[in-house]
Amino acid sequence: MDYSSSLVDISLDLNLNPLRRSDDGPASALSVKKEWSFGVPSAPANFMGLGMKVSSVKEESTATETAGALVEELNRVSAENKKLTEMLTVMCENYNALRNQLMDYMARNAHPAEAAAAEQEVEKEQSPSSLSPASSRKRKSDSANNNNNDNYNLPVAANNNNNGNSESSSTDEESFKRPREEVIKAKISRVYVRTEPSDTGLIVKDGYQWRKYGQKVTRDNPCPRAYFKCSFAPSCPVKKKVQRSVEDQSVVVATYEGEHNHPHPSTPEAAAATAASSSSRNQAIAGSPSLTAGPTTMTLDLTKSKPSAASTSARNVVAPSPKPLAGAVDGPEIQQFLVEQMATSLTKDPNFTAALAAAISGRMLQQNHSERW
DNA sequence: CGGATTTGACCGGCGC
DNA sequence: GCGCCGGTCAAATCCG
Repeated sequence: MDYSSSLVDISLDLNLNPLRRSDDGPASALSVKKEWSFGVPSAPANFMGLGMKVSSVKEESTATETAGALVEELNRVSAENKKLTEMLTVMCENYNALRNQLMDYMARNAHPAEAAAAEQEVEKEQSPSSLSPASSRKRKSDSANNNNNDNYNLPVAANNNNNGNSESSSTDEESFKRPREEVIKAKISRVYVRTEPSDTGLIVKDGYQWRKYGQKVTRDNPCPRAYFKCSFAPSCPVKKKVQRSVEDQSVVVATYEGEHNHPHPSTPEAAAATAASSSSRNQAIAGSPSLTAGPTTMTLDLTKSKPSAASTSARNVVAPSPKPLAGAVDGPEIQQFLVEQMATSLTKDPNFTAALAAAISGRMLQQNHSERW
């Protein structure tokens, strides 16, 4: 399966840089549209000129009207593109979470000894040589903290090691320490997001709510690294680090550690849970700009055909909950079915296919561009 | 006024 | 043992 490629570069590269236009890549109608819409900094002037040319025999007021409409259209399409970028970001994170879970389950089902090896493979793929040594370094207090909190995190470990009971004896803790650390490592994923050059912030919209708890300038990168915890903390242990890439500062690298143990905030279940929990949190979630559009259309529909998969509702995919999924995935054919269902659901979604096409076209253009250098 | 963010201090691992 | 460095804490500050 190609699902082993865990370092997912989801930078849409929707041609933020108008210079790439000069490349004569295979431009579909879609990619042309996206290119057109993302020449944000220079486009308005260009379109003004275009409008004037077209209406050279008409009155000047008509020309400005045309230009105004074009600019308006430009803004609209730009907003649409931004939305698609957010959607893909959210989906990629969900995909990562689900893939990790599936791999864990498969590895453990195959052979306990092979499980660790498989996880180390994942880690190897997810931690290219560019990853600074410090990011893989684990502090003693961290692992201790994770051991203490594993009743709400690390579904695989909870399933296989101690049935989710974190209050086991100290000897249990000792015996499970090593595999757990490997699981923790395997939950690290990195996401690359291309931002507008003018955007200097360190915000990666993935649909979840994050609370910033620190910022640091690291040695190998002049850009500061921001540290975030999931706003559902301490019940949700997920952290993320966001830092601009050294090579291309328009690219933001988000490193996620751990898995969310709650539904994605955009899902109805999460919304209901949130509404029941606290009003302040409600406010924060309602304020998230990416919640209204993407995830609702990106929800995987796994409830349709097979009864065995019916228990694996879409919410389990969006925010994996170990027990129902583990119960549903009973064999290779079921796993195959799940994969097929995921693919079908994704390809049926016009928004996803449009975003994917734009991303691919952008990536191809960039590759052509880099090959010429 | 309460929650989110900022930022300097602090902690612990690692290399010398 | 010491200094460096990444990561975290928590008081101060900001903001809606």
